[in-house]
Amino acid sequence: MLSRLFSEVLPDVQRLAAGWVDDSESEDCKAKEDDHEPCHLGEDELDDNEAREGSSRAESEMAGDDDEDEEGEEEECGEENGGDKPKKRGPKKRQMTAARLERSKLRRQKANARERTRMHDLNSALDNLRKVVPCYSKTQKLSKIETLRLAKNYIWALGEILRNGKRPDVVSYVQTLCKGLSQPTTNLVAGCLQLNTRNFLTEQCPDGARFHVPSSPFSVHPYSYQCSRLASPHYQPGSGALNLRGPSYGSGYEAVYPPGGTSPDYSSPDYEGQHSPPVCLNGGLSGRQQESSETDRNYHYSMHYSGLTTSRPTHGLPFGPSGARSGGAHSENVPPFHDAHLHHDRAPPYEDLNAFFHN
DNA sequence: TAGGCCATCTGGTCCT
DNA sequence: AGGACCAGATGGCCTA
Repeated sequence: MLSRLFSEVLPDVQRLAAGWVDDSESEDCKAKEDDHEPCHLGEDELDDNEAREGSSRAESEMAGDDDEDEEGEEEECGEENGGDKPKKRGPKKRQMTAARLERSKLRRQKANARERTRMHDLNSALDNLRKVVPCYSKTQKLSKIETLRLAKNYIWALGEILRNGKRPDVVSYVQTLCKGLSQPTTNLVAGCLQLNTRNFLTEQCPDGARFHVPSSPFSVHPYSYQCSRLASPHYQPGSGALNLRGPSYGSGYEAVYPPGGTSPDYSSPDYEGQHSPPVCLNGGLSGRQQESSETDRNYHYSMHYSGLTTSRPTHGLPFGPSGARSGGAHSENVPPFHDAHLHHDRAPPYEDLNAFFHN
């Protein structure tokens, strides 16, 4: 069973790791090309930057002028000091010739270009991370900080699955993922996971939403929690829309596919090729809700996880009352997980992680 | 309009 | 000396 578990979950972990590796390699330039961001500054961009940094350039030049003025002043001071006052100590200020000024500006431009490239690489890495995190949308990107938080929670959740060797209930899983996230992101992720379930329902009662779920180590059980959507007349438990006991997965972590056992529609333009987060968000949440259908929008905003935001009892959940924050508070303020309890330079032992996870 | 997010510039520090 | 990394400052864009 454990071997199957590893075979199901490890690809996700490896994909996560690969994402980090790929970030620093070939995908960077590719991503930039896709985003029309050249890896190296072209003349146009340089010109653009020169135009944009006109003010700062002017300041720099003014600084240079100041230097020259200072030199003049120093010379004047020197002449003035030549009489009574002692000369200034320390390294003598080198004369800022026009050539030196030009070299200095050139150095600064090169440094700026490098810094831009560095930040672009960093952003490409973040984009890759967004793709492997359990809530990805081309149109509604998670912010940088939320991406990092969610990634941390996701890694944590995967580690817990490996450690426990059993499928987490969806509430626990969502709570884990949403730990320390802002309320909007929490709703987004929660909605993401719940739409996963909803999709199977709407396949029976289509509302126009397209949703594709790549293979996932997590199955979302329709009875794990209640929401207006699941309690709606459309919801038909046992209708066969969910096949959580597929013969090929047994008691392990089943891939959740649309009814009929068909594989996900990888030809979808929204599907990101090899990147297959456990739950893939599609048009239903895209476009900052602008592209969403009305039903999606209502559903999305009306849905608040009972386990997260209501008085639902939290005992027995991985995170107790102190753990399930109502949102808005960030992990920096209230450190989640081992941040609050374990202070290891390296990854904490699984025993400690697990102990905390079940506290 | 305030606040969040982001890109960019910039100067400082550390390392090679 | 030059590059990498970092953090502060600044201004633009977007949304509630």
